Amino acid sequence: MRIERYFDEVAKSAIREALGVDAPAILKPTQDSKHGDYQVNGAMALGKQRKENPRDLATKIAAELVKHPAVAAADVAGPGFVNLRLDEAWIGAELAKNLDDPRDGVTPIEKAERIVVDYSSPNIAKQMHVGHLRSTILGHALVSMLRFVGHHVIGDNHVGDWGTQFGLLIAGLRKFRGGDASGLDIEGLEGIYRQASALSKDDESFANEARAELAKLQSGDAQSHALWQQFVDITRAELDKIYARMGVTFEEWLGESFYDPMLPRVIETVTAANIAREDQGALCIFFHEWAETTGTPAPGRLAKQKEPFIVRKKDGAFLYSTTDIATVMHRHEVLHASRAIYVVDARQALHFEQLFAVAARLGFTMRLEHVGFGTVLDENGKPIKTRDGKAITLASLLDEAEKRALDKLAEMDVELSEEERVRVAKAVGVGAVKYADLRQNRLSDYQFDFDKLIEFRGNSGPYMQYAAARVGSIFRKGGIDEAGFRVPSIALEAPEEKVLARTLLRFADVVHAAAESCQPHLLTDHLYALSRDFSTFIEACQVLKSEGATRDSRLALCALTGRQLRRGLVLLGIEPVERM
RNA sequence: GACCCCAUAGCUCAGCUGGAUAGAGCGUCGGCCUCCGGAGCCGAAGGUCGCAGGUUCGAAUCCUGCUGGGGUCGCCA
Repeated sequence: MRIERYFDEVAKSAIREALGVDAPAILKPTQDSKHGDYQVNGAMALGKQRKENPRDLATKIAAELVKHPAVAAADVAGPGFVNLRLDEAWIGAELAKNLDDPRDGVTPIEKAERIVVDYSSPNIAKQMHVGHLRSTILGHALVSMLRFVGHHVIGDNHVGDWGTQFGLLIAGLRKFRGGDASGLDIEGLEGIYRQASALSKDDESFANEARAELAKLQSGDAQSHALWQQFVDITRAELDKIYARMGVTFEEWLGESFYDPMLPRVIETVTAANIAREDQGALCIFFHEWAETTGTPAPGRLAKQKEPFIVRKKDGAFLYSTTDIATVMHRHEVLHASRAIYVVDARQALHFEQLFAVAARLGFTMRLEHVGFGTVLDENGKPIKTRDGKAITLASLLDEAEKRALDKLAEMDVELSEEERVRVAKAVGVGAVKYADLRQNRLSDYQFDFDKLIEFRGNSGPYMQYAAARVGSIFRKGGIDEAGFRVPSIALEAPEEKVLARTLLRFADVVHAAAESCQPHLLTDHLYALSRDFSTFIEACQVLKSEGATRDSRLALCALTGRQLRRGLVLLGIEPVERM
């Protein structure tokens, strides 16, 4: 059950009973446990509104609240806070229910939406690099969280498989390899692109060849298309390897090329809607003129935006703006999505504001969200690069993470076979990279530091995996079936038990909040609090050596902790391990 | 030039639609291995929340201005 949401309702009806009005309860978890578990702050706002003493109102609300069986105490404090303390037996019973719940207490959302999550989006003929890291990790975590809370989610890899680079690639392939792509791998493709790109800068005839090749490809020439297909296949093979290592999957791979046939229609639609006009040969949408053409000003800051949103270049070619409009059309009309989430670098915020404004104007009534994220920086706060200034490939980054995890595991004296150790090292290494990214507010730039990442202490992926493994270890040691463990209720006696229980109680609220706000760090925060509270608990309270109801209750707390940790890790795209 | 984002402990970062004494990790200092996994636990020190105003019962949070840093803005994506 979503406890916070539930008590917010409880408090709201208490206000209605006590004061005869419908007013927001403003219920929040208290920051300090000496103020109880939750505080109801609505009385203060109400007091001002009705010009009455907020403490008097709070007293009436408290008198009503205390009648609820889950509420052990409701006290008025300060200027008009109502502090709620939950009943221990109620908490214990509520948690015990979750032991038998395959969803770990996370009730599904009432109104499921059809959501497209657009993430990762690598380019053809290029290796994935750190620039793709956050989109891939975040996007995948969002997909699993949104799906778990009950939405119908379509993960879509909007691959960069169309555009000017293919003219260069095909021309380059002809020039340097006689048009033969056999035996090429991704690095070979990158090499050709680099050479071709360099050559085109000072060889005008070659640049013309490249343009001609692009024109041929885009006009549907069969031979060009076959070459293009080979580039796509070579890249795809490489991408599949990386995604397999990262445990990332997609429902759709609708790249830019997929939308190419729709582009003329985009132009027609935009023109028909009377929001575009030609300027200097290009077809442009000017937002600062919107009031004149549409009757209403452009939303937000766009009203002042003098630079155009260009949908067709002066040479007649289309741009990513055009493709992106087509993408919205397809998601709306064919995929029937009511919502689309773009997991893309925050620097593209303006582009998405423009795109969304256009989409709304064209009548695509779906919720469009840009879930932006900051740049990956090195230890010195500069955008991360290799020594020679190139982008670090994702493959090399994962190699390093796994290697460091393996070294670390070798130091520990956990009985693992060689084979197991390698497998665990992969889960721990990749998990560390993912967790380090997800634990941070996605909008801040993210300082990537291998030494910290692999430290494996504190708020890190490995620590979470470690805590989960310890839970399993307790059940193994006691010869108890963890998955099948059930108790009718949980008795909370020791202070460490009470603290842990309250953290466990928050899970459903946290998962929903993280999913709805697209902020996985809310979930990592919870997992970290949970593993800390768990460590404190097992340090203070003997589990296996205790007896009777106490032992059962403690085992139940362990089982719940294990489930939330594993569930949380899986939702984040991190693989839990049995031993490490 | 316009617009956007950021500024919180030595470092890296949380701080939800305004709520009580601003929180973590790392680092520092001091404790805890006859005890279910020490990748751990307990405790301590450490902050004029960039600056100045304003809004109000109450501001790190909202508004305005300023300073400092980053970013974006016609034919790349």
